[in-house]
Amino acid sequence: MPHASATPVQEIRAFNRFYTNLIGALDYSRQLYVPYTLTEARVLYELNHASHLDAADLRSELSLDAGYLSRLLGKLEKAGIVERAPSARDPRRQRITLTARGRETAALLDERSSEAVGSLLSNVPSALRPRLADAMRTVRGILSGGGAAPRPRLREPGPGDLGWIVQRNAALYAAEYGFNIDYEGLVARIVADFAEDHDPHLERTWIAELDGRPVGCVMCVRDDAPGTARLRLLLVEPDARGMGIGDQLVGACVEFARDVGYREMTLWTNDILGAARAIYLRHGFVLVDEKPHRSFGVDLLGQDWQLRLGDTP
Amino acid sequence: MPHASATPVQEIRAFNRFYTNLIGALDYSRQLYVPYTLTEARVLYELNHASHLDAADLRSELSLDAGYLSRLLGKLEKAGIVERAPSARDPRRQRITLTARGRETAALLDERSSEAVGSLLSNVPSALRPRLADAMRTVRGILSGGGAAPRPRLREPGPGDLGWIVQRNAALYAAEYGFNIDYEGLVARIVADFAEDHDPHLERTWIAELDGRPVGCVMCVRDDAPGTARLRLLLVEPDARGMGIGDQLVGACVEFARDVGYREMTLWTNDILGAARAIYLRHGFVLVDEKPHRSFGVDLLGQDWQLRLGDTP
DNA sequence: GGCGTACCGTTGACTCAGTCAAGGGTAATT
DNA sequence: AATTACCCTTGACTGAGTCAACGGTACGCC
Repeated sequence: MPHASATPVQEIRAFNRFYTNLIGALDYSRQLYVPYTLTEARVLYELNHASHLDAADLRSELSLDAGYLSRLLGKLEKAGIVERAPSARDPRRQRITLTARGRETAALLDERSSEAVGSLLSNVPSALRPRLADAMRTVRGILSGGGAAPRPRLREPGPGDLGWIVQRNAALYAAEYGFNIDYEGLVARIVADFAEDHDPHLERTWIAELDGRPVGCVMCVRDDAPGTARLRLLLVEPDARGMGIGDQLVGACVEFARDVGYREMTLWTNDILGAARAIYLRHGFVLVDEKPHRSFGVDLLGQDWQLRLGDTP
Repeated sequence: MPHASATPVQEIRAFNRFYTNLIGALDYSRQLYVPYTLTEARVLYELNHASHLDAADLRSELSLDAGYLSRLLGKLEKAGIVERAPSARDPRRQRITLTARGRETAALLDERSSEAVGSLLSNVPSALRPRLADAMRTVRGILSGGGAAPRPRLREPGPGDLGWIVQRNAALYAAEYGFNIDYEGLVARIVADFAEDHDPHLERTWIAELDGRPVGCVMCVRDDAPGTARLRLLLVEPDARGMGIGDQLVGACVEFARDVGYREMTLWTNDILGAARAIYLRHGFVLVDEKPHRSFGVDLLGQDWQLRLGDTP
């Protein structure tokens, strides 16, 4: 039912409406919290997953009114679910602990909630469940501000990653520069050559991964000229740029080439790829040749770059 | 911050907690609805996006208490925001219409809400916004039960789709049957050949699309034998199986081959691909040869299938 | 035609989650 | 020592939402 064309704002608002309805239905239809209230359940959840907190923590965490929380805790205490004691460090504060009975009820509520979600999930074909969980993780990750800038890491390609290289190269350069299907063919050919026959000691591909998602790649293969390595297919996803991933990839590539004994590294690129040029420069490549050509349906200025590997051992 | 390892149920619950907090903060911090209530705002929204509804519709749509809604509408009527009139078709029902003034206030609330979402979004790097919207659409689409089973449609590949074919073939067959990188190379080679040089009148590729996402593919190319077409790379995503997409793809392929004058169609597959075999059988292919081989790191039983295209004109 | 059932909206009575403001106590800052 | 700021509590209140009873009309069935 959701339409494909919408601005992010519209999409988010539609999602909000949808989700308020859903949560309402989920909470209400089954009596999820009886004999407690939603807020009490939230408090119990927090307590159960942090063993002991100060009342002030609860207040700020769940953004509750101080008076409301005070009364609420009083009620829970009378029911034998929590215990209140002045904090050791600051007598103004109050340390809240779940009693054994409190942990029981928290577990009960937990289970009920899991059940409700489970029955919601039972209407979802099991093949779609991983996609659902994945999408939710994405939303949460993005909206909670990515939390502490995850580090990208490099790894060797797994099944499908070479295909990913083809897909992203083709899609991005088509979108950004209007490259046609010839480019996709070229990349597929390079990747096929690599997959079918490469010397793992002298040729290698790296995938840059961020949050478990591939966001970049580079390949190092033998060049026709003896003692020379060729860097190919450097790519970083637009939404992962500016994090030094390109540098990391080229760095790994150059280091590898030097380690395994290449004396020189070469690469071919086009002048329109400005960000890439900056990276090559930073790693010591020098422009040795430049000539115009028409490829992939557009007019381009091709460039050959070189890096001597012996110089800085 | 979200962890990668969690069951769908855990993931959904975490998401629910997260999103209730978020919505709470969003609604409350800015005074989104004053001088109306959340429920009134929801009612106004519904009315504004459907021009006129019966009260009963509102009740079921937003799952409101009848008495509550009645009073609520009374208040809105007194404020000159809605008009109530008995429905023409059924005097029991009540038709609710927004007045001009009502449309104004609805627009105002709308704008405020958009603003709030916009300011939320301003904390999200713009490169991530499309991904966010996308993930939300996915969640909504999956949870709302796909609403009226969207029809898959076939189209020609766009930029990146050939790469997608490589990626999914490699990833799926690696996961399901343990195929190694040789298979990815083979697919990349096939795709490269197609991209670099194919006769659009005699060779074609189809992508099956569902909800704007590619979920399947097939390719028709010329075979070495004269007058013969070869079907290759048939694939349907696991979560889109059982919807007849494979049939649709093979059907398109066969029809195309027949239309452009091939007299025969052939294909090579392996016996472990049971679902595919059923599809080929349904389209009239017959098994003409079978021989064991070792490829892609596993022992397989290869099969040649054929279909005469002249028979059923 | 008439009866029972079911849905429509209205109204009264109520509950109870959540808010606001005032106040007493201690910590931190000066 | 005084000011400020935070902690919790308590009283008083609001108002969103619920429940039950009721009069009215449609619809199915004999």
